[in-house]
Amino acid sequence: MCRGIALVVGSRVRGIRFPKSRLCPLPMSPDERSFRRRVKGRVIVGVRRVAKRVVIQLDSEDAIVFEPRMTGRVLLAAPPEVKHVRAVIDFSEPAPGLLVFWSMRGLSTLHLFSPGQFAHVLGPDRIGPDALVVTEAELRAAFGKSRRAIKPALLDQKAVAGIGNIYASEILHRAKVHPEIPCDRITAGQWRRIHAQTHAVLHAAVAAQGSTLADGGYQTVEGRSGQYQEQIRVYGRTDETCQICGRGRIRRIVQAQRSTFFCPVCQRAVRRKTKQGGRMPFSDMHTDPFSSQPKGP
DNA sequence: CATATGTCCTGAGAGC
DNA sequence: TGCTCTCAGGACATAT
Repeated sequence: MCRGIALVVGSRVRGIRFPKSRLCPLPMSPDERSFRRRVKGRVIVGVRRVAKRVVIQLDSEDAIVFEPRMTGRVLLAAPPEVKHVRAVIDFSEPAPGLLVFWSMRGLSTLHLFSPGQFAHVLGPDRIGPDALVVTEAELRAAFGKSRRAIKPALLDQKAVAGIGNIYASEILHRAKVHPEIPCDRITAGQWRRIHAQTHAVLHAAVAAQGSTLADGGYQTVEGRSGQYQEQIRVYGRTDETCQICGRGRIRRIVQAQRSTFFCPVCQRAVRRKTKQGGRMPFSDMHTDPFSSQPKGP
């Protein structure tokens, strides 16, 4: 998303407007009048992502911070529905254009932060290391002693920033770790896999320009759907046969009010005892004879 | 302090 | 067909 709007760097903000709507106002600060006064005439000197926020840095040191959450979008294209447009920046110099902040539900937020406010909300003491670059040691330091289940823990932005609900399930499935295992009972080998798959899943999702599910939620800056949903193995696939082992049926459970999807075969709750030469390791399970069972209607 | 739960919002889809 | 009900999820506030 940020890469898509990077081309506005160097542009001068001519103004920002907040279309009137019967829908709820977006949570935002400061008030519209102050917002307009502080951004008008400023030059955009940078666009970057911090955790799940889009940060548009102005030459005044103020920063426009947008949290899209589930249904928010930043668009350089025409918005899908005008009634959900929350704010529009028009910029000029060198190339004129519009930057549209769109949000179907009122869950997104829009703020203009001074450096002090920014640090208070997005400083390193408020959010953890970014998931795209977190090291295995940082991952273990953030979670290793926690008694929480690993899946809701992965969503804790103060521990590690950037993992959302879809990707938490996908990471654990690929890492072959059960979502309900308490962090303090996760082995070194499991941490190594969780770390590797955190990077693999998130980098692949970025490369595929995100996930656009059946609800049509996320779209790129140009208004196109993402492609990562084609690589999703467990999220939303309740009762489907696992693509990896060909045997387990994907289960949906609820943890911390959020859906979790996993394969009970690939992601066993307890590591099996290896008595008498050991059982089949996970990586061999796709050789199971049940792998050709038909998928339910 | 560490976890857990409640809240915000709208549209899609199910069920009747 | 048209209504009501449920569900989806990030971050934060509040509760345990």
